[in-house]
Order: sequence, then structure tokens, then C-alpha cells
Amino acid sequence: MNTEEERQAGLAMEGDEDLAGPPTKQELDLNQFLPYRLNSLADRISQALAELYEERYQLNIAQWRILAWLSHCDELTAKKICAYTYMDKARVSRAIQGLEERGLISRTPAPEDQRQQDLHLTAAGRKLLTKLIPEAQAWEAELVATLTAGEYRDLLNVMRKLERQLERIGEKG
Amino acid sequence: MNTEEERQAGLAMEGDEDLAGPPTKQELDLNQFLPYRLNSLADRISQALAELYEERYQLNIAQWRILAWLSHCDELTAKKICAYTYMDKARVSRAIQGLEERGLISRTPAPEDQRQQDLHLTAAGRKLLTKLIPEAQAWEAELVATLTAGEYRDLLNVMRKLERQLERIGEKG
DNA sequence: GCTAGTTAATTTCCTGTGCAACTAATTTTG
DNA sequence: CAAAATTAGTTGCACAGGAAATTAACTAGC
Repeated sequence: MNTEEERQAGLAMEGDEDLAGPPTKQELDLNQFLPYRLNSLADRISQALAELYEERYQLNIAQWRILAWLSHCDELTAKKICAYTYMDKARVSRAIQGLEERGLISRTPAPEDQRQQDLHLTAAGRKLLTKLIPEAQAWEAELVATLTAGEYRDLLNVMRKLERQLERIGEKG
Repeated sequence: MNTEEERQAGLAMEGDEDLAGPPTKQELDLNQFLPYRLNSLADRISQALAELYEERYQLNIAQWRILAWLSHCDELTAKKICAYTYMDKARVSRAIQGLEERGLISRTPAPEDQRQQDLHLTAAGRKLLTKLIPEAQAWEAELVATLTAGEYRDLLNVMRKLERQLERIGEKG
């Protein structure tokens, strides 16, 4: 009922006029502005997917990311997770806390350095991922269903380029 | 000093082995998982750019988006902004409040419907954008500097596809 | 071996934002 | 035309998350 209007409003304006090239006047078409478009799209994807693990598994995004990394690496510390995911360490700390309380991961002080703690999936955590991961992959598959294999590959490549460039910019500015 | 380690940690693991195709085992490589990669990239871009207008113009993202839309459309209501940007109406409401207090926009009750209010840039708002927009565009230009024209165009096309698919998924699930 | 500095992780404080309840204006229905 | 339903925008509340202070474990310098 309420979706109708918003649906078409989404990208309705800005039909086709001045298709390419950034405007030079003192106006900015956000729909042609990559940072905005990218963020808007990513937010919507992230939020839609978040419902999958929020509603059905009571996991927030940070927790889900940590679980996914653990499924992949099997031994991590909070520090490493911060570095890999670019998440704030406070956020990571709280996510870990929640996961441990629910018995999905275990943490034991690292033998070589008592400050850090080794993180591991528990049996329960592994079991949960056994259900969750295929669902997430199915959801992704549906999302990219309209892309050709080439488009998908190119997309990842371009994203990698942007990531690298982002670091280059960060070094200077 | 501190960047060194994190820099290379970013995508260091997962070098080249099993380059393509999603894994079928019970593990998930987040670096191959589009929703994660996209969100991570978009977040970093957004946050980096946010500093541009936070530090130098005291604008948060919501405010900046509204200004940009106003530079483009010149007459809007909060409702429309919500529809265009997918932002929550409370967020939009507060952003508008801040912009008005700073004299960057004006709002007048719409003659045909007293509930809604027409939003306009003030002279001050327009002046601020005169400085800000070129900076934002320059920043974007630097970000995409390593992309070819074709890659840039394809990227936007693929994003449009994803947006449309996202709506299709949303209708069902 | 003790002091100063560093580092991993936690905690505190505070801001921004989503949700839901609300207000006020408008439209619809009977 | 009055009552009910809808709609634009605001506000209260709770919570997530970032910055900075804090704690605890380690390292370096003397």
C-alpha cells in the first residue's frame, strides 16, 4: 500500500537528461555521485540481509561478521578482527562478549601473551553457521541473480581497485 | 606508525587460492561475499568523505545529502527526501532542523497542504555548497581515478541492477 | 629489577538514529 | 457535516557504536 509511491520515487527523477559526465554547475546530482550511490545501495543490502540473522538468529552485523571470519580462520584475536573488518574495537569487544555469553564462541587467554585472547567457534557456534551460511549464500545468489558471471567478476575487481585507491588517498589526506 | 600493520592486514589473507566461485563447505569467506564487501567498502568511503564535511563544514551525512538534493531539485519536502534517500523520517526531520537553525535552508508551510513544508536553500546555503560541492567532486574524482571510463559506467550499471533486484527481493520476502 | 612506555581489550561517556507514539492537518466515509 | 482514517512531520525512548579514558599485560631502557 505504502510502497507504491516510494518505489517509483526512488530513482524516478533524473530520467535521462545529461546522462554522463559530472555536472559542472553548482549542483550535485547525488544519483551520479558514487560515494552516495554506493553507500545507499550497500546500506539497503546490509539492512535487508541483517534481518536474516537478526530476526532468526539474534545476531547483529558485527557478531555475524566475527562468526564468519571464525568459520574461515578458526583462530583469531579481537585485534585481528578489527584489522580485517575495519570495525571499531569497542564494537568488536561487545560483539565478542555477546557471542561468548550465548556460547557460540570461546575465548581463552593466549599463552604467549595474556592480554590477547584466542577466539574459537564452539560446537554450538559451528552448528549455527551450518544453518546460517547456506541461507546467506542463497540470499546473495538471489541478489546477484541478474548479473552475468562477467559482471559479477568485474564488480569485485572494480571494488578491489576502489579499496586500493581509498588507501592511497588515506595515506596522503 | 600504526597504519603499517593494519594496511596489509586488510586483504592480506586469502591471497590467491580459490579465486572464483563461492565455497560450498561450511565456511564463508567474507572477502568473496558481496554484501559484506560492498558494505565494508561503502562504509569506508562514506566515512572518509564524511570527514570532509564534518570537520570543515560541521555537516553530518544526512544534512549533506539534503543539501545536495536541494541543490538539485530546489523545492522539496521532508517526505520526498525520505523517499529519495531511504533515510528515516526522524533522521530527516532532525537534519532539517539543524540546517534551518544554521540558516542554510528555509522552510515554509506548503500553501496547498499545511502539514508539509517546502524546503529551499538560503543564500548562505547556496554559498556553502559553492565551496563544498567542488571539493566533494574532486574527492570522488580522485577515488575513481584508477577506473577507466568503461569501468565507471559499468559499475553504475551493475549497481542499478542490484538496486532493482533488491526491490524485487523485498517484495517477496 | 624497576620505571616508563606500549599494546590488547574493556568500559565510560556521548552522539546519532531507528522505532513507535504522538500532534496537527487533510481526506474519506457514512 | 461529523467521525474515522490517513498523512507529514515531530518527539520520546532505547540502543548501537565511536572517541577517549581505563585496566591489565607486556617490552625497553637504565
